[in-house]
Amino acid sequence: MRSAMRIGELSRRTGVPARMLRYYEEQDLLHPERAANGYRLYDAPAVYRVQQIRGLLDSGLTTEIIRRILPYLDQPDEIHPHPDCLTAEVAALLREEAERIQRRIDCLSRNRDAIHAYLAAVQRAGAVR
Amino acid sequence: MRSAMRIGELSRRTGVPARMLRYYEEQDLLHPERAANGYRLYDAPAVYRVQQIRGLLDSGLTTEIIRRILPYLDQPDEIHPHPDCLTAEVAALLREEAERIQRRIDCLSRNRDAIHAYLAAVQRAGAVR
DNA sequence: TCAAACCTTCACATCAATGTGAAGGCAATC
DNA sequence: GATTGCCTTCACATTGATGTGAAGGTTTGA
Repeated sequence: MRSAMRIGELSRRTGVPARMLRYYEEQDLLHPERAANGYRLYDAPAVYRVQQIRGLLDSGLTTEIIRRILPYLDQPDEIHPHPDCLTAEVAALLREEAERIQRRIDCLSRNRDAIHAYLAAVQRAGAVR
Repeated sequence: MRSAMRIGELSRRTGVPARMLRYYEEQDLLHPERAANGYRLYDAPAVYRVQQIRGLLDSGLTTEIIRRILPYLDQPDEIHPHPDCLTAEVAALLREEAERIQRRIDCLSRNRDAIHAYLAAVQRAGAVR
């Protein structure tokens, strides 16, 4: 097994304070191995996973929601964890969460557009100096 | 002047607790008139404005950022508040914020897609019961 | 005129995410 | 083998967004 890193390196690679990586673990978002001496050991995909978590947190999702949907977000659309154990309730929950996310996207898109429209209008007026 | 409402009605119309409407005012996001007796008086567009604020807060923006960009998000692309007073710094700030918003959108879109892909895969497998 | 429903300010509590520091063990290097 | 840097846990502080309640004035309608 190669490419295991400790918390410091993961922190450097992701820009996320080690303190937060421990917090995410406490929140059940990360599950690093442990070395014989108790040090946390992360595998390479953890980098991606942390970025994922950061992005979702920054986008206003709570750790609780992230914990719920994270298991279903693992890249490889191939290997799901037993899709047969997916109850109708979980499916409904995922659909609901996808909708909530969509609402956020719509809201942010509208505002991005408004900002761009404003900037364009100003520029057209040649008013920026 | 017609259609001024007090905080209770605005709260009912938006679903936002009165407590929060006062908080948004404290944060300089709302600026209601005051009646002779000190009651807050909101005009009709306040409903839209509050929804705007809620959406942005839910999407992970802070009141501080919202305060900064809100003035430039007022619907009518016509009547900007003196676009000539827009300094290059403010324009840069807006562009930056639009970019941050775009990053959030990208992140959320990816995850929405992942959820949908998962649901589709599960459904294809006929695994939901 | 009284009650109920509304409003005001002030203050303290909570919750999630994050910062920070102490006290101590482990690892590599000189 | 001592210094330096990284790691551990524990614990308390802070910040932003909220909840909640007290104490008191206002509006409305029976």
